[in-house]
Amino acid sequence: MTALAQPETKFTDELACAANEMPCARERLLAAAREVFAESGFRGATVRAICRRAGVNVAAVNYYFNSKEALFSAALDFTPLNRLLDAENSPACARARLAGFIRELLTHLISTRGSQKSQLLMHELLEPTLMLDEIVRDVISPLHTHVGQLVRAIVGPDIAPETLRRCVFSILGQCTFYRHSNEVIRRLHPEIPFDEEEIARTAAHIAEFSLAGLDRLAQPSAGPETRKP
Amino acid sequence: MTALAQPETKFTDELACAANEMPCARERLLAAAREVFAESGFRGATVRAICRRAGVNVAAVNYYFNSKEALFSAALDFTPLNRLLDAENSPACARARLAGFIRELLTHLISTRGSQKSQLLMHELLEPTLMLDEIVRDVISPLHTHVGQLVRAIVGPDIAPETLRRCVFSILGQCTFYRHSNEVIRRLHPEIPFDEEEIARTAAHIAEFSLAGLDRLAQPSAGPETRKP
DNA sequence: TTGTAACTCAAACACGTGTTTGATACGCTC
DNA sequence: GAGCGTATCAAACACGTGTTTGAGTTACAA
Repeated sequence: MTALAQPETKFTDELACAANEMPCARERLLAAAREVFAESGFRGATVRAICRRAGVNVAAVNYYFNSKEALFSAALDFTPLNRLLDAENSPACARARLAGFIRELLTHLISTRGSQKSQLLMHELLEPTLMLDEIVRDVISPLHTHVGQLVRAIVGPDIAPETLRRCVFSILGQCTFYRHSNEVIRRLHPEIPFDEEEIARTAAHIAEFSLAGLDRLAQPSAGPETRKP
Repeated sequence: MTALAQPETKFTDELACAANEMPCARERLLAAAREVFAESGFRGATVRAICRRAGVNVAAVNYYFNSKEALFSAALDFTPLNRLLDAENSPACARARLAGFIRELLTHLISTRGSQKSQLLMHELLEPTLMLDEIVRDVISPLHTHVGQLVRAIVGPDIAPETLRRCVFSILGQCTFYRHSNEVIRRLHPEIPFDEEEIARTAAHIAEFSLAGLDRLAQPSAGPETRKP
């Protein structure tokens, strides 16, 4: 009833809160929400689990955000992954830039830090909320566009749009496989360490594998369906 | 209390049930469970939703299966995807067999029929239950082994195990991308029809793209990192 | 007809969920 | 100190969950 007027007058300035030594309840709530939502998705996450991790009372969620859904929206910070995109100013050639992008993306997908976002994305892929549209628009779409530009720079401007799109999917699919099928890989090959060196080797393989595919598309040779050994 | 002794004496012979014109409650329950579990995963699925779709009372689940979890186990029929593997007797060469496999897998992943299993697998990848170990052992592992044999037949027996493994991941990753990122693709490219012809074209692209990668691995040329345009 | 077993059902149970409430403590101005 | 807004809390609320119960119905044999 009277809940609508509450949150506006409470803590509009987050800097005043962050100035304290220990983060205030609202900030701890946001941090905990990011963790729990990434682990369990929107439906699977419970406000009690979030509040327990934040060390606040259950009522704090509705006190600061009015609802679990509003907390979900407020907790997401889907700023574009600029670190993956700012290679445009890089002087390297397109082939090297693609290899670097693959390595950065793979690191982001596998590392425990960046995996928080991609973990949440996986939940959204299975049970989309309204948030998915925003994620696709602000994060995923720039990624696809960037890879598409790299592919076009490598194979030439005459590539058909469908072919370009499929090449982007092929490259991104190889990378995202290591996150989506992570539980499968760990069961099939428990010996893989997935440390920094393994990630680098894997990224190098994906880059080499993909550049070979792009090179074959670049040369207008005979169709592959009729190829015989 | 007395529930343990019940289900053994009830309906051990499913054929007697299937002989009727309309499937009995137990069979309808299993069919509905397969649908709802695939849509929502184990946690997201509710016994009331399953029973509503099956047209039976809520008590039927515990009457026939003792628990929601037992219904989950009974509903899963993860027989190996033999249709994807029986190409071993096929006389075609390894390259053509790989292309055929990719097309079959892609059809299975995208088609609404086969997607029931892969949809459930996606839920298991996010929130693994004990069922995932069984799925990996009986379904996923044979798939990886089969692709590994095809890759080895194409690039030769001298390929390093890590390289072989990464090639398998690259091929499967390109295919599974169309399922895992289905919601992203539909938002980025709503114009794609994904009918039979589109699937065939996509499969042909993945096969060509992958064969180019395998061919480059087969020829022990210079490393790709030092390549310049 | 009677008895027995399999089956079905509405209702209830115990518990977890998001949300609300009323009270209490803190920090501030007057 | 009085007054007031902010913040925190335990407790309760309404509802959805898996599960159980006890009565009712059906089918078939004695």
